Amino acid sequence: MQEDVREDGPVTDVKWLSDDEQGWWRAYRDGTARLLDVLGHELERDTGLSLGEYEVLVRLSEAPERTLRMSELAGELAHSRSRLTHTIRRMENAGLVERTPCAQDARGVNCTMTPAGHQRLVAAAPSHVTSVRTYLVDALTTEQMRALGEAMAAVGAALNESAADE
Amino acid sequence: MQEDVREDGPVTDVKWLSDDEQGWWRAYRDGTARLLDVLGHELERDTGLSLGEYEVLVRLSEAPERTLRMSELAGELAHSRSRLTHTIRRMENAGLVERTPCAQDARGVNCTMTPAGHQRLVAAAPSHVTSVRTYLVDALTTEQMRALGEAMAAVGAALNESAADE
DNA sequence: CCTCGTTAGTTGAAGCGTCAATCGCTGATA
DNA sequence: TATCAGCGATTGACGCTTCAACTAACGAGG
Repeated sequence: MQEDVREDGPVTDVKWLSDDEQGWWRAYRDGTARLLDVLGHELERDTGLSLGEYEVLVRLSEAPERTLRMSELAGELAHSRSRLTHTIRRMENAGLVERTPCAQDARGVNCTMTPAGHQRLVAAAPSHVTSVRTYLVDALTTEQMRALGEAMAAVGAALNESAADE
Repeated sequence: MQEDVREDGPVTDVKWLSDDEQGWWRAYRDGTARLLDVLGHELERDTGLSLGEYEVLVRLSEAPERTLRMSELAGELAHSRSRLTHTIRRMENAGLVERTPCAQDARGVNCTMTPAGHQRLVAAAPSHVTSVRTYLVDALTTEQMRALGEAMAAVGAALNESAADE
Protein backbone atom coordinates (compact mmCIF):
# COMPACT_ATOMS: atom_id res chain seq x y z
CA MET A 1 0.00 0.00 0.00
CA GLN A 2 2.75 2.40 0.92
CA GLU A 3 5.92 2.42 -1.09
CA ASP A 4 8.82 4.53 -0.10
CA VAL A 5 11.24 4.98 -2.96
CA ARG A 6 13.53 7.13 -0.93
CA GLU A 7 14.93 4.21 1.03
CA ASP A 8 15.37 1.83 -1.86
CA GLY A 9 18.97 2.65 -2.52
CA PRO A 10 21.98 4.41 -1.09
CA VAL A 11 21.33 7.53 -3.13
CA THR A 12 18.32 9.62 -2.30
CA ASP A 13 16.42 11.05 -5.22
CA VAL A 14 14.39 13.99 -4.01
CA LYS A 15 12.77 16.72 -6.05
CA TRP A 16 13.89 19.75 -4.10
CA LEU A 17 12.07 23.05 -4.16
CA SER A 18 13.23 25.75 -6.53
CA ASP A 19 14.30 29.06 -5.01
CA ASP A 20 10.96 30.55 -5.96
CA GLU A 21 9.00 27.69 -4.53
CA GLN A 22 10.97 27.79 -1.32
CA GLY A 23 10.47 31.53 -1.02
CA TRP A 24 6.74 31.25 -1.53
CA TRP A 25 6.50 28.36 0.89
CA ARG A 26 8.35 30.31 3.55
CA ALA A 27 6.32 33.45 3.00
CA TYR A 28 3.19 31.36 3.39
CA ARG A 29 4.45 29.60 6.47
CA ASP A 30 5.80 32.66 8.26
CA GLY A 31 2.95 34.94 7.29
CA THR A 32 0.41 32.38 8.42
CA ALA A 33 2.08 31.82 11.76
CA ARG A 34 2.19 35.52 12.49
CA LEU A 35 -1.32 36.17 11.23
CA LEU A 36 -2.90 33.46 13.37
CA ASP A 37 -0.84 34.68 16.28
CA VAL A 38 -2.21 38.21 16.00
CA LEU A 39 -5.77 37.09 15.37
CA GLY A 40 -5.69 34.85 18.42
CA HIS A 41 -4.26 37.52 20.66
CA GLU A 42 -6.71 40.19 19.59
CA LEU A 43 -9.67 37.86 20.00
CA GLU A 44 -8.49 36.80 23.42
CA ARG A 45 -7.84 40.38 24.48
CA ASP A 46 -11.17 41.76 23.22
CA THR A 47 -13.49 38.90 24.05
CA GLY A 48 -11.80 36.38 26.33
CA LEU A 49 -12.39 33.66 23.75
CA SER A 50 -9.67 31.61 22.14
CA LEU A 51 -9.70 31.00 18.39
CA GLY A 52 -10.62 27.39 19.05
CA GLU A 53 -13.61 28.28 21.19
CA TYR A 54 -14.72 30.88 18.68
CA GLU A 55 -14.63 28.35 15.87
CA VAL A 56 -16.69 25.90 17.89
CA LEU A 57 -19.32 28.55 18.48
CA VAL A 58 -19.38 29.50 14.80
CA ARG A 59 -19.94 25.93 13.66
CA LEU A 60 -22.67 25.36 16.22
CA SER A 61 -24.38 28.63 15.30
CA GLU A 62 -24.65 27.42 11.72
CA ALA A 63 -26.03 23.98 12.59
CA PRO A 64 -29.71 23.08 12.79
CA GLU A 65 -30.93 23.57 16.36
CA ARG A 66 -27.48 24.95 17.03
CA THR A 67 -26.56 21.36 17.71
CA LEU A 68 -23.98 18.96 16.31
CA ARG A 69 -22.72 15.53 17.19
CA MET A 70 -19.28 15.63 18.75
CA SER A 71 -17.78 13.70 15.86
CA GLU A 72 -19.40 15.98 13.28
CA LEU A 73 -18.07 19.00 15.07
CA ALA A 74 -14.63 17.45 15.28
CA GLY A 75 -14.77 16.64 11.59
CA GLU A 76 -15.75 20.15 10.55
CA LEU A 77 -13.03 21.69 12.67
CA ALA A 78 -10.47 19.07 11.69
CA HIS A 79 -9.76 18.57 15.36
CA SER A 80 -9.10 15.28 17.09
CA ARG A 81 -11.96 13.83 19.12
CA SER A 82 -9.85 14.09 22.21
CA ARG A 83 -9.08 17.72 21.64
CA LEU A 84 -12.73 18.47 21.09
CA THR A 85 -13.76 16.64 24.24
CA HIS A 86 -11.38 18.76 26.30
CA THR A 87 -12.44 21.98 24.61
CA ILE A 88 -16.13 21.24 25.02
CA ARG A 89 -15.67 20.30 28.66
CA ARG A 90 -14.11 23.68 29.35
CA MET A 91 -16.78 25.49 27.35
CA GLU A 92 -19.51 23.55 29.13
CA ASN A 93 -18.07 24.62 32.48
CA ALA A 94 -18.13 28.18 31.17
CA GLY A 95 -21.81 27.78 30.24
CA LEU A 96 -21.26 28.27 26.51
CA VAL A 97 -22.40 24.83 25.37
CA GLU A 98 -24.29 21.82 26.67
CA ARG A 99 -23.94 18.11 26.04
CA THR A 100 -26.90 15.76 25.82
CA PRO A 101 -27.14 12.09 24.87
CA CYS A 102 -27.96 11.35 21.25
CA ALA A 103 -31.31 9.65 20.77
CA GLN A 104 -30.50 7.76 17.57
CA ASP A 105 -27.15 6.42 18.72
CA ALA A 106 -26.54 5.74 22.37
CA ARG A 107 -22.81 6.12 21.82
CA GLY A 108 -23.22 9.62 20.50
CA VAL A 109 -23.30 12.98 22.24
CA ASN A 110 -25.05 16.07 20.98
CA CYS A 111 -23.41 19.39 21.61
CA THR A 112 -25.68 22.43 21.74
CA MET A 113 -24.83 26.09 21.99
CA THR A 114 -26.52 27.77 24.95
CA PRO A 115 -28.14 31.21 24.66
CA ALA A 116 -25.22 32.53 26.66
CA GLY A 117 -22.87 30.96 24.12
CA HIS A 118 -24.75 32.61 21.29
CA GLN A 119 -24.63 35.98 22.98
CA ARG A 120 -20.95 35.52 23.52
CA LEU A 121 -20.44 34.77 19.83
CA VAL A 122 -22.51 37.76 18.74
CA ALA A 123 -20.49 39.96 21.06
CA ALA A 124 -17.19 38.56 19.82
CA ALA A 125 -17.83 38.52 16.09
CA PRO A 126 -17.25 42.23 15.38
CA SER A 127 -13.83 42.19 16.98
CA HIS A 128 -12.74 39.08 15.15
CA VAL A 129 -14.12 40.11 11.79
CA THR A 130 -12.41 43.44 12.13
CA SER A 131 -9.11 41.73 12.86
CA VAL A 132 -9.45 39.40 9.90
CA ARG A 133 -10.31 42.33 7.68
CA THR A 134 -7.48 44.49 8.96
CA TYR A 135 -4.68 41.99 8.68
CA LEU A 136 -5.85 39.78 5.85
CA VAL A 137 -8.66 40.98 3.62
CA ASP A 138 -7.68 44.64 3.49
CA ALA A 139 -4.01 43.78 3.13
CA LEU A 140 -4.78 42.04 -0.16
CA THR A 141 -6.48 42.91 -3.39
CA THR A 142 -9.67 41.04 -4.13
CA GLU A 143 -7.81 39.03 -6.72
CA GLN A 144 -5.12 38.11 -4.22
CA MET A 145 -7.73 37.13 -1.69
CA ARG A 146 -9.51 35.00 -4.23
CA ALA A 147 -6.27 33.35 -5.28
CA LEU A 148 -5.39 32.64 -1.67
CA GLY A 149 -8.75 31.04 -1.00
CA GLU A 150 -8.77 28.99 -4.17
CA ALA A 151 -5.21 27.81 -3.70
CA MET A 152 -5.87 26.63 -0.17
CA ALA A 153 -9.12 25.02 -1.25
CA ALA A 154 -7.07 23.04 -3.78
CA VAL A 155 -4.67 22.05 -1.03
CA GLY A 156 -7.60 20.90 1.07
CA ALA A 157 -8.92 18.86 -1.84
CA ALA A 158 -5.51 17.25 -2.33
CA LEU A 159 -5.44 16.34 1.34
CA ASN A 160 -8.88 14.77 1.02
CA GLU A 161 -7.72 12.66 -1.89
CA SER A 162 -4.60 11.41 -0.20
CA ALA A 163 -6.64 10.67 2.92
CA ALA A 164 -9.17 8.74 0.85
CA ASP A 165 -6.71 6.18 -0.56
CA GLU A 166 -4.68 4.68 2.21
CA MET B 1 -30.04 26.79 7.21
CA GLN B 2 -27.59 29.28 8.49
CA GLU B 3 -27.77 31.35 11.60
CA ASP B 4 -26.69 34.91 10.97
CA VAL B 5 -24.60 36.47 13.62
CA ARG B 6 -24.25 39.68 11.69
CA GLU B 7 -27.03 41.61 13.34
CA ASP B 8 -26.24 45.27 13.35
CA GLY B 9 -27.31 46.74 16.64
CA PRO B 10 -27.35 50.43 17.42
CA VAL B 11 -23.75 50.37 18.57
CA THR B 12 -21.82 48.10 16.24
CA ASP B 13 -20.57 49.43 12.96
CA VAL B 14 -18.58 46.62 11.48
CA LYS B 15 -17.60 45.95 7.90
CA TRP B 16 -18.53 42.29 7.61
CA LEU B 17 -16.97 39.91 5.16
CA SER B 18 -18.77 39.20 1.92
CA ASP B 19 -19.76 35.61 1.22
CA ASP B 20 -16.80 35.27 -1.12
CA GLU B 21 -14.39 36.75 1.39
CA GLN B 22 -15.68 34.52 4.12
CA GLY B 23 -15.39 31.47 1.90
CA TRP B 24 -11.82 32.28 0.95
CA TRP B 25 -10.90 33.00 4.53
CA ARG B 26 -12.31 29.70 5.68
CA ALA B 27 -10.66 27.76 2.90
CA TYR B 28 -7.37 29.35 3.87
CA ARG B 29 -7.86 28.71 7.55
CA ASP B 30 -9.04 25.12 7.26
CA GLY B 31 -6.60 24.17 4.52
CA THR B 32 -3.70 25.61 6.47
CA ALA B 33 -4.63 23.83 9.68
CA ARG B 34 -4.88 20.49 7.94
CA LEU B 35 -1.75 21.03 5.87
CA LEU B 36 0.42 21.90 8.84
CA ASP B 37 -1.07 18.99 10.71
CA VAL B 38 -0.09 16.52 8.00
CA LEU B 39 3.35 18.02 7.51
CA GLY B 40 4.05 17.85 11.22
CA HIS B 41 2.90 14.27 11.55
CA GLU B 42 4.87 13.04 8.57
CA LEU B 43 8.02 14.79 9.72
CA GLU B 44 7.62 13.39 13.21
CA ARG B 45 6.93 9.90 11.90
CA ASP B 46 9.83 9.85 9.43
CA THR B 47 12.47 11.71 11.38
CA GLY B 48 11.44 12.14 15.02
CA LEU B 49 11.71 15.90 14.66
CA SER B 50 8.88 18.35 15.26
CA LEU B 51 8.24 21.14 12.80
CA GLY B 52 9.54 23.61 15.35
CA GLU B 53 12.80 21.77 15.83
CA TYR B 54 13.20 21.38 12.09
CA GLU B 55 12.76 25.09 11.56
CA VAL B 56 15.35 25.87 14.22
CA LEU B 57 17.84 23.60 12.48
CA VAL B 58 17.10 25.17 9.10
CA ARG B 59 17.71 28.70 10.35
CA LEU B 60 20.91 27.70 12.10
CA SER B 61 22.16 25.84 9.03
CA GLU B 62 21.84 29.04 7.01
CA ALA B 63 23.60 31.26 9.53
CA PRO B 64 27.34 32.06 9.51
CA GLU B 65 29.17 29.54 11.68
CA ARG B 66 25.80 27.82 11.99
CA THR B 67 25.31 30.14 14.93
CA LEU B 68 22.71 32.71 15.91
CA ARG B 69 21.91 34.76 18.96
CA MET B 70 18.84 33.49 20.77
CA SER B 71 16.97 36.70 20.07
CA GLU B 72 17.89 36.65 16.37
CA LEU B 73 16.68 33.09 16.10
CA ALA B 74 13.48 33.95 17.92
CA GLY B 75 12.96 36.90 15.60
CA GLU B 76 13.44 34.88 12.43
CA LEU B 77 11.07 32.19 13.60
CA ALA B 78 8.58 34.68 15.02
CA HIS B 79 8.66 32.74 18.26
CA SER B 80 8.63 34.22 21.73
CA ARG B 81 11.94 34.25 23.57
CA SER B 82 10.43 32.01 26.18
CA ARG B 83 9.28 29.48 23.66
CA LEU B 84 12.68 29.43 22.04
CA THR B 85 14.44 28.94 25.35
CA HIS B 86 12.30 25.88 26.06
CA THR B 87 12.76 24.48 22.56
CA ILE B 88 16.52 25.01 22.61
CA ARG B 89 16.85 23.45 26.06
CA ARG B 90 15.17 20.31 24.76
CA MET B 91 17.28 20.31 21.61
CA GLU B 92 20.44 20.85 23.62
CA ASN B 93 19.58 17.86 25.78
CA ALA B 94 19.12 15.89 22.57
CA GLY B 95 22.58 17.01 21.37
CA LEU B 96 21.28 18.92 18.35
CA VAL B 97 22.45 22.39 19.40
CA GLU B 98 24.80 24.03 21.88
CA ARG B 99 24.59 27.29 23.78
CA THR B 100 27.62 29.44 24.50
CA PRO B 101 27.97 32.90 26.04
CA CYS B 102 28.12 35.78 23.60
CA ALA B 103 31.46 37.61 23.61
CA GLN B 104 30.16 41.03 22.52
CA ASP B 105 27.24 41.14 24.92
CA ALA B 106 27.40 39.34 28.22
CA ARG B 107 23.61 39.18 28.31
CA GLY B 108 23.47 37.31 25.05
CA VAL B 109 23.63 33.61 24.26
CA ASN B 110 24.86 32.11 21.03
CA CYS B 111 23.13 29.03 19.76
CA THR B 112 25.14 26.73 17.50
CA MET B 113 24.08 23.67 15.57
CA THR B 114 26.18 20.62 16.43
CA PRO B 115 27.45 18.21 13.76
CA ALA B 116 24.87 15.76 15.03
CA GLY B 117 22.21 18.42 14.56
CA HIS B 118 23.39 19.03 11.03
CA GLN B 119 23.34 15.36 10.19
CA ARG B 120 19.86 15.15 11.62
CA LEU B 121 18.72 17.99 9.41
CA VAL B 122 20.30 16.49 6.31
CA ALA B 123 18.62 13.20 7.06
CA ALA B 124 15.26 14.85 7.65
CA ALA B 125 15.17 17.26 4.74
CA PRO B 126 14.17 14.79 1.99
CA SER B 127 11.15 13.60 3.90
CA HIS B 128 9.98 17.08 4.69
CA VAL B 129 10.58 18.49 1.24
CA THR B 130 8.71 15.58 -0.25
CA SER B 131 5.76 16.23 2.04
CA VAL B 132 5.70 19.91 1.20
CA ARG B 133 5.86 19.09 -2.49
CA THR B 134 3.19 16.43 -2.31
CA TYR B 135 0.58 18.36 -0.38
CA LEU B 136 1.33 21.93 -1.36
CA VAL B 137 3.54 22.58 -4.37
CA ASP B 138 2.29 19.76 -6.56
CA ALA B 139 -1.30 20.40 -5.55
CA LEU B 140 -1.07 23.87 -7.07
CA THR B 141 -0.14 25.34 -10.42
CA THR B 142 2.98 27.48 -10.45
CA GLU B 143 0.79 30.54 -10.74
CA GLN B 144 -1.26 29.49 -7.75
CA MET B 145 1.86 28.84 -5.74
CA ARG B 146 3.24 32.22 -6.68
CA ALA B 147 -0.01 33.93 -5.80
CA LEU B 148 -0.10 32.14 -2.46
CA GLY B 149 3.43 33.21 -1.62
CA GLU B 150 2.96 36.78 -2.72
CA ALA B 151 -0.34 37.16 -0.91
CA MET B 152 1.10 35.91 2.34
CA ALA B 153 4.17 38.08 1.89
CA ALA B 154 1.80 41.04 1.64
CA VAL B 155 0.09 39.92 4.82
CA GLY B 156 3.45 39.71 6.52
CA ALA B 157 4.29 43.20 5.35
CA ALA B 158 0.97 44.51 6.67
CA LEU B 159 1.72 42.93 10.00
CA ASN B 160 5.12 44.59 10.04
CA GLU B 161 3.54 47.95 9.42
CA SER B 162 0.94 47.65 12.12
CA ALA B 163 3.62 46.43 14.50
CA ALA B 164 5.81 49.40 13.64
CA ASP B 165 3.35 52.09 14.67
CA GLU B 166 2.01 51.37 18.12
C1' DC C 1 -29.03 -14.07 19.41
C1' DC C 2 -23.99 -14.08 20.00
C1' DT C 3 -19.49 -12.91 18.49
C1' DC C 4 -16.37 -9.61 17.15
C1' DG C 5 -14.48 -5.83 14.61
C1' DT C 6 -15.57 -1.01 14.36
C1' DT C 7 -17.15 3.47 15.92
C1' DA C 8 -18.23 7.42 19.47
C1' DG C 9 -16.54 9.45 23.05
C1' DT C 10 -13.84 10.07 27.34
C1' DT C 11 -9.82 10.07 30.35
C1' DG C 12 -5.22 11.10 32.33
C1' DA C 13 -0.47 11.76 31.60
C1' DA C 14 3.07 13.85 29.10
C1' DG C 15 4.68 17.48 25.97
C1' DC C 16 4.71 22.07 24.22
C1' DG C 17 3.54 27.16 24.32
C1' DT C 18 2.18 31.20 27.02
C1' DC C 19 2.47 34.31 30.57
C1' DA C 20 4.35 36.91 34.27
C1' DA C 21 8.13 37.37 37.20
C1' DT C 22 12.99 37.53 37.57
C1' DC C 23 17.99 38.44 37.01
C1' DG C 24 22.12 40.11 35.15
C1' DC C 25 23.88 43.23 31.85
C1' DT C 26 23.96 47.40 28.86
C1' DG C 27 24.08 52.04 27.54
C1' DA C 28 22.32 56.59 27.73
C1' DT C 29 22.01 60.43 30.76
C1' DA C 30 23.20 63.74 34.15
C1' DT D 1 30.91 57.43 37.36
C1' DA D 2 26.48 56.64 39.35
C1' DT D 3 22.03 55.94 38.09
C1' DC D 4 18.40 53.61 36.00
C1' DA D 5 15.30 52.37 32.26
C1' DG D 6 15.41 48.80 29.04
C1' DC D 7 17.19 44.54 26.87
C1' DG D 8 18.44 39.34 26.57
C1' DA D 9 17.47 35.38 28.39
C1' DT D 10 15.66 32.19 31.70
C1' DT D 11 12.32 30.06 34.87
C1' DG D 12 8.15 27.85 36.73
C1' DA D 13 3.32 27.62 36.75
C1' DC D 14 -0.58 27.12 34.08
C1' DG D 15 -3.42 25.94 29.91
C1' DC D 16 -4.11 23.51 25.68
C1' DT D 17 -3.01 19.52 22.48
C1' DT D 18 -1.53 14.93 21.75
C1' DC D 19 -1.29 10.23 22.52
C1' DA D 20 -2.54 5.82 24.10
C1' DA D 21 -5.58 3.29 26.71
C1' DC D 22 -10.12 2.63 27.89
C1' DT D 23 -15.49 2.10 28.07
C1' DA D 24 -19.60 1.49 25.86
C1' DA D 25 -22.55 0.76 22.04
C1' DC D 26 -23.35 -0.39 17.15
C1' DG D 27 -24.08 -3.77 13.55
C1' DA D 28 -22.62 -7.30 10.25
C1' DG D 29 -22.02 -12.37 9.81
C1' DG D 30 -22.38 -16.80 11.49
